[in-house]
Amino acid sequence: MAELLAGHGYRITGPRRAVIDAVVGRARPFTAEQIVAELKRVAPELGRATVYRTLEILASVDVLSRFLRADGHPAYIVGVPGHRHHLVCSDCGTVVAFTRCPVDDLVRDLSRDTDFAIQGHLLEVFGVCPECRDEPPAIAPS
Amino acid sequence: MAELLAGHGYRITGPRRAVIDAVVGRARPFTAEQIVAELKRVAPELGRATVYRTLEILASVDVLSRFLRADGHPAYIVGVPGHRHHLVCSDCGTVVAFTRCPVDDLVRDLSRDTDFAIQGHLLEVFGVCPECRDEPPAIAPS
DNA sequence: GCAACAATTGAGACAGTGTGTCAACAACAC
DNA sequence: GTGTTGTTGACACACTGTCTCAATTGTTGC
Repeated sequence: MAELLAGHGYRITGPRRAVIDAVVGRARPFTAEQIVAELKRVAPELGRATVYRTLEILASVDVLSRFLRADGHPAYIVGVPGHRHHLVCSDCGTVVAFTRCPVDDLVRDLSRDTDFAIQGHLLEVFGVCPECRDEPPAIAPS
Repeated sequence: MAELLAGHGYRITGPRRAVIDAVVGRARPFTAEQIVAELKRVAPELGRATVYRTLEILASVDVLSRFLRADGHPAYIVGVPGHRHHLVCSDCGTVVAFTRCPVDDLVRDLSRDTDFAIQGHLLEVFGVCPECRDEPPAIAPS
């Protein structure tokens, strides 16, 4: 991952390694602030801005991808570069990426009907994953 | 619009009227902060929290609908209740709502393939409207 | 019209998620 | 080892809200 940064002309620094270490191997999505909090424990001198900047860089080189959670807050997940969308579990945060994009046809039609020059779109699907669905809720419904 | 509020058991108050006045008749989307700024001029005593609360109430009774702009920030637009999506001009902010939702098929397939219990989705399309496209940019490209 | 009640308000503190600045530092090329 | 320049950490600031709480106001019943 570090080499990938170097390949893009970014320097390999201690703080960046720390962020990469904190991020690599995560299957679940995470927010920038989660990484900040975690690194505060192992490397208290590491600044908040550095974490934000590094995550941004990692996303820009497609090591991470950024997406919106159900509450509208941004989060990151390792991998899944390219044109993908996400199916996000509202309960545990598990993300399933999918490449099938049903918007293409729609975009063509919208473009024709409205004469807009379509630039992009945002599609996120929210639901509850099988694990969370099977688990009984912490507080039993009355 | 005020009667609609009353119909839902909300009181018709001065501040709420002011917010409704500021909002009604707008064809373009607006952010809560825009309304706050505008009302600051005509009714400086009106609080920020009140504007946020009132917009939220108006959205809850389907007088407004809330959506995300291209930059991820929330905005409101008058009307368009129900299941709609938005095509947003990244330049002037014009919104075109559309009801056609290509996600239904996808949701069914995703649900089958991933075993998620799909709850909802977020779809916004971004582009440049014909007016903005025809206008020469303020700073000529070099 | 008036009083009582409860909803609503305004002010301001606080939170989450970033961005911008700037002097000090450190990675890298030589 | 040195010089250059990208990077860092600290911190201020911005935006978009949410929350609290005493004061105010709309509404209802008389």
